[in-house]
Amino acid sequence: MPLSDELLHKIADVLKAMADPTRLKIIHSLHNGELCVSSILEAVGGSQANISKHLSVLKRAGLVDCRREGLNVHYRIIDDGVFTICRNVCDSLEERLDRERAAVVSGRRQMEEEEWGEAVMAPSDGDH
Amino acid sequence: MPLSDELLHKIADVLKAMADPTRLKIIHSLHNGELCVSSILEAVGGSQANISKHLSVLKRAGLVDCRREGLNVHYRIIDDGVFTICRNVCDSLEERLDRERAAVVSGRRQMEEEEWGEAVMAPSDGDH
DNA sequence: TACATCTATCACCAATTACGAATATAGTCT
DNA sequence: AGACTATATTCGTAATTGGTGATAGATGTA
Repeated sequence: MPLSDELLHKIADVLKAMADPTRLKIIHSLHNGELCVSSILEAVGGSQANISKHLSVLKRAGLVDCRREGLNVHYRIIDDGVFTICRNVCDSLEERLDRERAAVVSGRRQMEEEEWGEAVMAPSDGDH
Repeated sequence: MPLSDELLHKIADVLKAMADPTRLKIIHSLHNGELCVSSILEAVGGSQANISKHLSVLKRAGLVDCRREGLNVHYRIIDDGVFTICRNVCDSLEERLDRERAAVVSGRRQMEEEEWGEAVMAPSDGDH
């Protein structure tokens, strides 16, 4: 499976569309169902123009869809898979923290074993 | 769960690091274990400087780690979670295709029902 | 030492992106 | 029609990104 350039590009496009804190916040705000722009604006904060632009990015990427209802436009997540992806990233981040914590612990132990840890570690009072 | 800005930023950073076709290709090349830069270069293509820079991006984002062995530097994926994330994105893309195909089919049916489909659809001989 | 190899970094350019301010558009109400 | 509301788009700008060629650094070998 050579993994075609086109597929790679499509995957990258989806990830790029998600790779922004404001857009993640928007996605999160839509977790419980559709919202109109003003509600998203309220939930996420920022300027109206900016949110509107981020929404158009998400739409172009095929992550959200919208429908008009009178004056309001309601946006919704097309595919709940985005939430799965977010959760997976969070899981990875958590695992990373675990690893880093383990590394600190084993590093400290190693320093103590080598008998030059005390001078380094003593003044500290834990993680920061 | 207000989802802190810091967490959102971290999630975005991981996604941003993955959101590039060349870097996805690099990640894919490391699927079966570590590789030195020249092997990655061989698998991915492109200039040495460019690949090196992409590797440093992945490293800064905490997705890969490396170790020196003589002249060579071997890179490896730190957390297999990246593969899960890629697979999830692919799943989403597949679901999207299914949806689009279904939309085309139902659209065609609707056109035929409305009796102006024939003129539009007749000359065509399927998807292209 | 000098030299070759592998990798990282620098300097630069083009393209993209995010943002705010202002403006345009679409729909509603009188 | 005109006024009003909700949303989208355009424009200018600063920051970031992806790419290249040249060069620097690190390591091994004669």
